[in-house]
Amino acid sequence: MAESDELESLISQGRKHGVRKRVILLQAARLFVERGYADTGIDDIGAAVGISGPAVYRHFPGKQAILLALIELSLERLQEGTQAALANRDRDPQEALIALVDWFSRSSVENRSLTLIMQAELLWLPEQDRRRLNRQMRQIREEWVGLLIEVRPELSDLAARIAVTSVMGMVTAVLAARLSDDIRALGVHLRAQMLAVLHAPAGL
Amino acid sequence: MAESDELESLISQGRKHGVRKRVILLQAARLFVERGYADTGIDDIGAAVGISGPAVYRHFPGKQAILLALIELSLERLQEGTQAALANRDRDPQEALIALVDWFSRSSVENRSLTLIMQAELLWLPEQDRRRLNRQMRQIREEWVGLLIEVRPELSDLAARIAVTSVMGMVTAVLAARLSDDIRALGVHLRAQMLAVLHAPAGL
DNA sequence: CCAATATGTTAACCGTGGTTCCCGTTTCTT
DNA sequence: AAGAAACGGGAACCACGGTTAACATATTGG
Repeated sequence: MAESDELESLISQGRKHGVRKRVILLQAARLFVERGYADTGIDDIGAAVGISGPAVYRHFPGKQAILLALIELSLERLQEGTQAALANRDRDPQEALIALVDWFSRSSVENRSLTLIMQAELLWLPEQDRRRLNRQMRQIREEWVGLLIEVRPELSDLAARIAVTSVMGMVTAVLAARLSDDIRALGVHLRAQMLAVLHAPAGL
Repeated sequence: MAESDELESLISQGRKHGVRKRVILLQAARLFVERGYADTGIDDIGAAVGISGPAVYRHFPGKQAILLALIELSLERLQEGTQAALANRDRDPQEALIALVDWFSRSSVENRSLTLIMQAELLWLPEQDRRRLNRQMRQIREEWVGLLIEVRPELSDLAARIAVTSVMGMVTAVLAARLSDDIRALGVHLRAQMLAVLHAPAGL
């Protein structure tokens, strides 16, 4: 069951009503990651669930809505995790940064599909949603940047932003590459490299 | 002229014949990066060049062919640069690795468009081309991995692959984020972070 | 000067795939 | 039991955009 990661939980806790909806999200996420959003047809999604084609419209107003739901789910998780890790920021910033890295490295590999979809398929959403989600994403990144600068005041804003962007991009690149099915190992390695980047001597 | 990077050179050295072809590549690359391949119409490409719509077919057999040409161009560059940096691998691996990082960090920011297109739009190519180019890409990555392991024999294969994948993903993430127009600064910062990842203590 | 070639233009074609329509069937409620 | 609501299937619709067709012009080489 290494294939179906986080979304498994979605189908377990289901009342009879809405369970189908969750399975659609699960299968759509899998297909989006495998073939990409554009190359996944509504018919494909239906077929993967056991119903066919337009029956999907009984549960979602359209293909974009499915993608939107998935990305919002993912962003929500990212937001909550970030807030949780930043809770004791005032007490010990250094500690908070490490907690953030710990959480992110683990959470990302555990939720591979959502992590990949969020950053790869955002452009398929209508202008308005895209803007909103991008803004939200940027805000989260800026929280990381703020924390990093607090820990390492010698860093310029640009240096800090590059570091944070690198860290996030690094994770998605490794997840996309399918280097191993051992998510435990992936998480540990990623954690070490994230810390290396965040503590790297400034290039300038 | 920070907008049109490497491909500028393509239009300068042109004989009368083929100059239009080069301009098409230049503009298509710009559009692909700005809007993505799927959201760039053949008409858009034509309009950007000053001709309109189907006239593009006088120079390329189709839209995919333009993308293919761009990616092959990019992969060619990557291959050549890698080979050059690995030339004196036998003499001093440590030195060769640093040379590779130096070259890659500089070359990537200088050729922003091609770098981004290569890794973001590969999936739009027909099965056959995609397979071939992915294989080529994997071979290049394996050369990096081999060199890294030679420098740091304590690393497992997986750790080395993760490190190399991270380094490449980090660069594209930073380029995609448009954090600064100062490509010099970007290159320097990226170089420092690449070295940090490649020399990070193994996580396992 | 006159094919032949290169390069454009506009209009039409057409495959694809998301979406809508219309009609059954099952399920839940009263 | 009956009607409503939820759910599903298959056919048709329709917009979009890559591609092709049909038709100019201009440049070039013999």
